[in-house]
Amino acid sequence: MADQTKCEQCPLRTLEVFRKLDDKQLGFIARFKTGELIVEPGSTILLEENNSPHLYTILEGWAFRHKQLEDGRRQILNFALPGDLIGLQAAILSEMQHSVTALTRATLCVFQRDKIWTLFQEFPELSFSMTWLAAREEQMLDGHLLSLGQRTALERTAYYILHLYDRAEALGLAGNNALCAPFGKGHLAEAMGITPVHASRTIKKLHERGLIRWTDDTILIRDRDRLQALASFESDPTMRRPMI
Amino acid sequence: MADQTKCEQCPLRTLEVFRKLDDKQLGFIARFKTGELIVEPGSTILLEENNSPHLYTILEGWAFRHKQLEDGRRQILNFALPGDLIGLQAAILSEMQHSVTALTRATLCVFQRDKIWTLFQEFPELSFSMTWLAAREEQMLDGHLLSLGQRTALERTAYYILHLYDRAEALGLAGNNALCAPFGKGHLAEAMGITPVHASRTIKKLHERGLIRWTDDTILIRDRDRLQALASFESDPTMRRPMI
DNA sequence: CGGACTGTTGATCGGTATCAATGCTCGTGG
DNA sequence: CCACGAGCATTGATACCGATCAACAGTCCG
Repeated sequence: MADQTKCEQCPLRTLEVFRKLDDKQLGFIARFKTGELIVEPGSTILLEENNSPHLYTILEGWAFRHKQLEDGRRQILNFALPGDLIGLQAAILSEMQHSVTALTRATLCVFQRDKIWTLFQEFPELSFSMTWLAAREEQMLDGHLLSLGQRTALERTAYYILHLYDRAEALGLAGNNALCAPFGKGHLAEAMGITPVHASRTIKKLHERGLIRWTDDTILIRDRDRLQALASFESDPTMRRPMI
Repeated sequence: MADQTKCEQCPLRTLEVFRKLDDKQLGFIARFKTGELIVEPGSTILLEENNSPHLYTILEGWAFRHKQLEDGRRQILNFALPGDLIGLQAAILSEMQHSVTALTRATLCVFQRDKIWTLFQEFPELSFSMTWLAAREEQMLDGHLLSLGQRTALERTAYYILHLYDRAEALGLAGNNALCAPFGKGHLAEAMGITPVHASRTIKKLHERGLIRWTDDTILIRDRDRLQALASFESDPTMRRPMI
């Protein structure tokens, strides 16, 4: 554990968005954490139907949750950014019904699942945080369901870019309307439930309307107001959130 | 509280699917519950953006969670059945980002939100249950996201009928391949992200293929195997679940 | 009886998928 | 160093799924 990040000095915890923990809680988290895992882009972190003994949080990097049909059609459910919990479903329900794959090289904090019960017994605040995180994830999924069900590809894409931008910004990973996107248009397509071909056309249209500019690996929001109007996106007030 | 159901005699708790609580927990729940609310079909239980002071559980009846865009397009996120928690997001995140409407006449158990903190402090098992319920809801939403993003209207409808059947069956509200559906085809359409017109045609096609029969308010599954194959649905082993 | 609501059916339109060809970047090996 | 192929993105042509518009039937209820 020499070269690993100590929870007490976790760089994420200095960010505004995250609630501060008291020493007792932080001490427990530090003991709860059993190590770090570094994964390469494209590698599988958790596999559907497996029952992983671990719970993770992302310390650095991006990942995505996804799920697929037997014939191979795949849907990206959501992206996971630093501070996000990975594997809560497996930890609580003891079965994973989706996979998680690293998008970039990523560092994960590894927690041992069998200590989660201690967490619930001794740390009501942290238990609350667990529920909080689950409820928030649910809220995001609700938003995406509305998107997939009701928005057109264009609106949906606009919405998603704003969504990702706001999440990244809160973590200091975006700013000045520029989002450094570590994924290709194919990934966006899979998240939008459209084909890569159509994603390309959709992005082009957003570009032509002067709303965004997507160069290499950064997405620039050129006219947030009109982009929001198109998407009927409303940024929710960034509330401070807990982090395990 | 004379004519109300006492938690100790709650008819739901005798069902196989629900985990048993010990007396201490049950006693707390009974004190946590402040009353019952009876709502008529179509009435709003929770409204988006409001911050309701209540947390509910459905004792009897059906409801649905939904969310809409400014221009009126509406998506049904999920249906809620007896034993399901309503308003967890409001209770934990202090803002509701979706509405909940009663589908049938329904009886709700009302809990006071400010006691939820006591629950986390004194009842680790119940705290775990909260997280469990949130994680399970998340899992269902994941499934629906896959549906909306990747399945065709036909597959999606097949999937959803099976999904609802299984949930209802666990509660004794369906059996013998017959699901008593207290909603119209319009509601199904809103859940599927398609128009009522297309829902009608889709159901007709499922009927023609001999997979289902939808008469009045009951849906009969006539060939579960082929319906499952079409939907690429896999019923998850009905695990016992907690109930608040 | 008439009106509202839900569902059905047909005709046509539009959004997105599919198929196919091309260009591009990049890493690899000759 | 260049040739090559793999993977990703773009563009065009066409096909299809589901939306939209419109008319009508059935049921419920005042």
